[in-house]
Amino acid sequence: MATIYQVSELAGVSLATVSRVMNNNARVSENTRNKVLAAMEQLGYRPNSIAQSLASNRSNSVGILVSELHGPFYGEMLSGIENECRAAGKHVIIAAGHSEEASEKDGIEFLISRSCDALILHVEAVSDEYLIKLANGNMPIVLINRFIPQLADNCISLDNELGGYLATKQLLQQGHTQLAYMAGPMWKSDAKDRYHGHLRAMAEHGLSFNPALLAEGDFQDSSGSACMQQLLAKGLPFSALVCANDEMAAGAMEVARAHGLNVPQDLSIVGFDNLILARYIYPKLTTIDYPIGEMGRMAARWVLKNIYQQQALQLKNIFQPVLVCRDSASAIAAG
Amino acid sequence: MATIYQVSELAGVSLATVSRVMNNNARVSENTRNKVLAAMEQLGYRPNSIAQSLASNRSNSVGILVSELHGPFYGEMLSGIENECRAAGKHVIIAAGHSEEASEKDGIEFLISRSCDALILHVEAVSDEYLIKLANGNMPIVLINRFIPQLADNCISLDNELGGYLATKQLLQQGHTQLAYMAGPMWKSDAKDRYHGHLRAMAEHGLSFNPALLAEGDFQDSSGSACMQQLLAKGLPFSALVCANDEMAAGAMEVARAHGLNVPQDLSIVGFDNLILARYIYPKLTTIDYPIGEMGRMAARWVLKNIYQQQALQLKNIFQPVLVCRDSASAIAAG
DNA sequence: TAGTATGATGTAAGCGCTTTCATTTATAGC
DNA sequence: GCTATAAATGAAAGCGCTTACATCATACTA
Repeated sequence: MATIYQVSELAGVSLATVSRVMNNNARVSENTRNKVLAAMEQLGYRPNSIAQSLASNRSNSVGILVSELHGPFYGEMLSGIENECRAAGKHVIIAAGHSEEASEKDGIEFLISRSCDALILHVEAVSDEYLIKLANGNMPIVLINRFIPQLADNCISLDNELGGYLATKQLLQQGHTQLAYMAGPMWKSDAKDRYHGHLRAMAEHGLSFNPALLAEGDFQDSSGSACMQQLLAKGLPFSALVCANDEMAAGAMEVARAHGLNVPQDLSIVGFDNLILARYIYPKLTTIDYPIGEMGRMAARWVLKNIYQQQALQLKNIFQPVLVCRDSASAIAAG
Repeated sequence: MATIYQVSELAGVSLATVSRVMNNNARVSENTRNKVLAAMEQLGYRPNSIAQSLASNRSNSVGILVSELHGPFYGEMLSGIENECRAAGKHVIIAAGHSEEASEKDGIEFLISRSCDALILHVEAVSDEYLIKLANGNMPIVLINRFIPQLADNCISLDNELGGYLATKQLLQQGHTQLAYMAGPMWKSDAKDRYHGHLRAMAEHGLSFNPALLAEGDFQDSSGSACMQQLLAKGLPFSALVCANDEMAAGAMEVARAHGLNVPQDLSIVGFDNLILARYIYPKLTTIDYPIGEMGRMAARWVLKNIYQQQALQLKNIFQPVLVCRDSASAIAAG
């Protein structure tokens, strides 16, 4: 691989000049610039990004921590981030945190040791305090799907409360009055917020929430099935079910079907996230759209603007979810 | 951030010694080692990986090119790779190729300029010649889901032909004799191989393949729907359908249902890939398992063994697909 | 015409490590 | 106690860049 040395020699200029035309950050005469460009071309020169990083103290890489690399959710997010970063010539280094505190911290340490210029984090297990401390260090971070008041500017989040509200509201407007709620793990803020949204909608319609119709799962489809079993076992009537995410909704739907319940005739179900699978399950799932790809993109823009000085970019911190109507929820039967 | 210099000063030894204990690659006395370790601890020292890379000419990073970051398939693969690499202290740099030649080449260039120690590629549009040339340069590459005879050692692939064979065989054993085939884009080698497997199974059962019952899609679910429309429009009878992937199978199933066909009573369907969605669609899809996560893991091991000298690892180049029986295919009705 | 900006280019000092080679210190053999 | 040998450590030269700072033309100004 050719080095800057050979380029400078071939072009008959100094190292510094070659560096200048590469970064075009200082005035170089048209003539010289062309000589250098020609030499680069001729040698097939590619700057060594490692050396650039060491010398400039910027690695041009952004670290990303997601809970999992597989699964329907994070792919969209990564895709959004990568697209935006790549277009700006930055690259992404990825680690998985597996929703466990130790693993998340470990991943963050790993990314830091890799000299990332900034971190985009989707973390769940780590505490607010830890993140605040991290943000006060000299590693810039942006948080996806998490809102911490002290770090408001660094958070790209969804109004989960509104989502829970909208999901519930839809069913209420369709005439349902007996609703069950299948929550995510309540230690996760998104699960909690969605639940609160549900409660608000219920209250708004003058309905009191029956705690017996609440089940708490872990966002996996298997727990959706398990929770549905529990709910049915109680023998309490309900004509609609709000699930805190699509996967649990899918699990619940399966159990409902096994119990001879038709969806949506006997039971309306609404999910949350609008994963790909929402379009594949039968009947197609009515759900709340989570624009995670767009949010990833926005997190990348945050970094481009705040770290790489692309001032022109517009930022947006809080996203509003919208309802996506499909086939799994319908008006309550007239009789 | 503390540097190696400060550590050496605090420990009262030279730079070189500190470097030695970090890499523990040369004999350092127990005593000295402890002093150095203590100094590191005290300073919270973390080696600067950029500087390490520049000095050692190894970046400890492996570049990965996938077609897309989102979608159900690549996530599994990335997850497998990341897991394996991370455990070995290597990191992954990811780029997307979007199944287009220019974009794939661009991504490869990008990864090379990032000084990766090796590349793991899932490329579709780029030619064999290009890859052979690339492999003959000094960037080690490993190919996933692609077999090129001259690069056999660098290929981690699935026996797609066998998969196509198994899918078809299952239906034949269930008594079906009139089978339709929905292929992927024939310029992709996996699509072609699966199709060949289908033909082999048919021939083995003494059945001739009716070209009118072949439709070529593009691996997307929308094209699965479109192809199904075409097939049904011909008015030719068939009791079973082999789809070259799960997404097309899902699209086809939907159209079948819209036409009043019950799956599997009226029409048996088998897919290929065993994506997550195969478990979610209704009825659950009988399909061929594509162990893409495992293959990603293997590609990572290839790199660890060949590039990072972890000699102990066992490698495997060709994976055998297996049939996963679910509910979408059943024995042909007795009548 | 000397004096002074101003733009273009060169010089050289790092960035924080690894690694070769030289040097010092310990161990053993006699 | 003295040499031969091995083990531990240090000195210093890079790795390929960036970036003050210095230098040198050139073009204006008065």
